[in-house]
Amino acid sequence: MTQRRPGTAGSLGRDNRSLLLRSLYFSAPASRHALEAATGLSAASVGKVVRELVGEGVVIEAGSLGSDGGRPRKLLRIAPGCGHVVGVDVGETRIRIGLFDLSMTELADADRPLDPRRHDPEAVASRILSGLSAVLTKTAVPTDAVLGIGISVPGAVRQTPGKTVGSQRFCWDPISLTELLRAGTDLPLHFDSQANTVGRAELWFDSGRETPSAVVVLLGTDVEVTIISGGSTVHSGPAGAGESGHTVLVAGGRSCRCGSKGCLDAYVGAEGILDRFREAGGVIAGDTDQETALAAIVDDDQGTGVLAETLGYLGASIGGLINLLNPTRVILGGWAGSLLGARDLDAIRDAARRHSLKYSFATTSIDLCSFGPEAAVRGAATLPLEHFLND
Amino acid sequence: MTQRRPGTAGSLGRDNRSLLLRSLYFSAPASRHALEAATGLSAASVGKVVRELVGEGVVIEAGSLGSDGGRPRKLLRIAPGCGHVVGVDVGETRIRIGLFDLSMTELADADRPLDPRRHDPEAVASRILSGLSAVLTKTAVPTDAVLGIGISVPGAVRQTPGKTVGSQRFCWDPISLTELLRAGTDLPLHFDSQANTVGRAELWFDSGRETPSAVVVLLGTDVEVTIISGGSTVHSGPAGAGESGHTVLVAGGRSCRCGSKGCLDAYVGAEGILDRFREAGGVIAGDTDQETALAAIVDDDQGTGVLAETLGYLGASIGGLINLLNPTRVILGGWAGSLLGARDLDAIRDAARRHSLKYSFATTSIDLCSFGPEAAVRGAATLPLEHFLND
DNA sequence: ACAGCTTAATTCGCGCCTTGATTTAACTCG
DNA sequence: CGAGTTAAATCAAGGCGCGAATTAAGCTGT
Repeated sequence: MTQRRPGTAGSLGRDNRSLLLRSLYFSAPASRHALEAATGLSAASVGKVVRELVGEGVVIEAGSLGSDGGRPRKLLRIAPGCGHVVGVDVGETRIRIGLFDLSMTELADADRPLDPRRHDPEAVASRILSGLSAVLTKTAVPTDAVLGIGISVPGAVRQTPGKTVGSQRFCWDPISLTELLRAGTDLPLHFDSQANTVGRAELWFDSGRETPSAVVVLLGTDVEVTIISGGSTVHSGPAGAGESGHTVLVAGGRSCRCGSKGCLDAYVGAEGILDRFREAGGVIAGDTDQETALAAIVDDDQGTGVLAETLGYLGASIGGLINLLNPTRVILGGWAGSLLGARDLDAIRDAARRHSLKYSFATTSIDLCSFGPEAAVRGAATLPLEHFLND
Repeated sequence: MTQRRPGTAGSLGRDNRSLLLRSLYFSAPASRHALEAATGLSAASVGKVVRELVGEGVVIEAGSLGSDGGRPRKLLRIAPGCGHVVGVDVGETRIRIGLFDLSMTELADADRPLDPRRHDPEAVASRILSGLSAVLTKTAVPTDAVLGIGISVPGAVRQTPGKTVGSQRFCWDPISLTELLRAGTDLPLHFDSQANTVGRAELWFDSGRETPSAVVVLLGTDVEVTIISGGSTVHSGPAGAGESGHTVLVAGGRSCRCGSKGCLDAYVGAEGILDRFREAGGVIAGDTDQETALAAIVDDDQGTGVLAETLGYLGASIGGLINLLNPTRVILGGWAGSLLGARDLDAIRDAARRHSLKYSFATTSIDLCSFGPEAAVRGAATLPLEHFLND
């Protein structure tokens, strides 16, 4: 693995190799001919690179296509077992760990509870490490067969060169989690915000592979947004972006925990919804958690009008994003977003339509996230996978 | 000009050539050594490419650097006269045309009035063509020495493959302007929205060359935003984006001409400001135009509080953009933006600070656009220039 | 003033890459 | 079972960038 300068002939070869690997990954079983068309490379080059990859065990032949008068073309695919990836989702109340093969079928998962009041990096790191060894022993996958670990962290991620990371929400010191994990594993670590990983899951697996640009709105305890443009490239500011929750929606409105007033978060964040519901005279039975309380409101808002209002606010903010970014798709996710969207997606669409320009809205689709809570885990696991495809 | 496939060795050469040209352009006079460092290429390759470029007359030597004991390094620069670019800004009341050499010094300009009530493509096209021939004859620059024409159009630009264009604001048919111009010139045409061109001007010339990401907020008769991320790449949705003016700022608030309610535009767009001023009891003398009326309000808002309110709204929306995108810089431009910002930029900054997360705000700077009305012309002219640098 | 030193810039041979053409392999059809 | 057809592998050629060596051009100290 000689690290060559970019721009040299050698790096060109690596680029083409990675281009081919990528094409092969996304077009499932493909013939060499199909790869020529997909990559734009010549038959000779495709043949050479494929031979190399087969030699390394990365690519295998998978049957052949019936012919009509000539030699049949053999189909190729990436060997699913030639490597594995791990995805980790650090949530508010639990940590989920998943082990996948290269075709992203889940081989094992683990679940570790997390006290919502204690998010210190030590607790998180120890649970991640315990879950990691659990899934590895359960499947008897050796550590060196794992290409890397992708970790989804709530809130914006601050990346400083040298792979340090901090979660804005948990008030972590930028370096701590990486260091703590390093004590237990040498595998490559990749971090990203939860919104980004959910977005990745959606775009890699659910029909969205061809989507040039998308916005993922993650509605949970608070609101996060991730913007994707240009294929799989994730647009993100230098200091971690996507904190859409504190955009002003009602100037001079409700106070928000961020200290400002009228933030989107204070209206459509789960806490904001529940607060507004109580203030409007709604009654929440017992001391249930946020999730069941919100589900109850979605089911019957007791005539407070809070539900319709919430859908309107959410739609308006989505409409604003459509005007600003004109994405091909808007994907609504997060536990609260799924809850609201499952039942009332049309109301949200309608509000978005009312608050966006006609042409922009017409070129955008608003859909519900097609994965459940495991979306972030899958999306996180694509982080090392992408590194693998980029060689 | 053999059009080669990408990924081949030939395209590698062209890539490196363009990389070098770009580096040379942005680091003014540079020695071969400096270019080695900037491009990452070897001395041999830099020498070869430079020799080619000098042979073509694109690059010239410009003095040499004093040495301390060795052969002095010669400085290189792009020959300013080896090509020219034209920038056109189609405004509400006038069309500006500028002719520049490759170092972007303006050689000539032209100005054509436009009836604000008549924006039909025919009128615009004829004025552009007349201005074009005016600047060319004035400077005796032959047409084939012009690399291309960049045109800045108000509102979002809809680009469909095949170089057709339409301005959302003027309700143009997507193809008309291109066709009409084709009748008068064969030069390559490049279109972009005014917000994008102003952003380009700012990032290419005013210290921002190294800025990885920026947001340009253009406040005029309405509000537009452009988002830049990753060097000079302009992020833009498929159907033209940046219509930030119709983001909801005050849910359920003032009616906006777009049919919605509470839009940013209805509060901080020039028309919105004047309306609110009148409603608050302010008096506008005579039948002055928007620009002088707004200037008067900025000077003295007659105790209505509309000015402070406007600054607060503007700042809040900027704060929202900071949270969402975390750009390195925010640049406020447009005639109304310049007017407000020249006097009260600190009030805007303050409001943005109050409405954004601490860390995000701390990593962003908010500045006034450093060019005047000619910003869009200069920025538009960089469109063909960029094509030139990309070979 | 001149040899010696230092640094720029060029030249040359090498390895790497891709490519189009040619050859071999594999299968169908009459 | 051989002709025809298409897939895949092989081969020689051309391009490119790189490192090492070479030449060019100016300082410096005696």
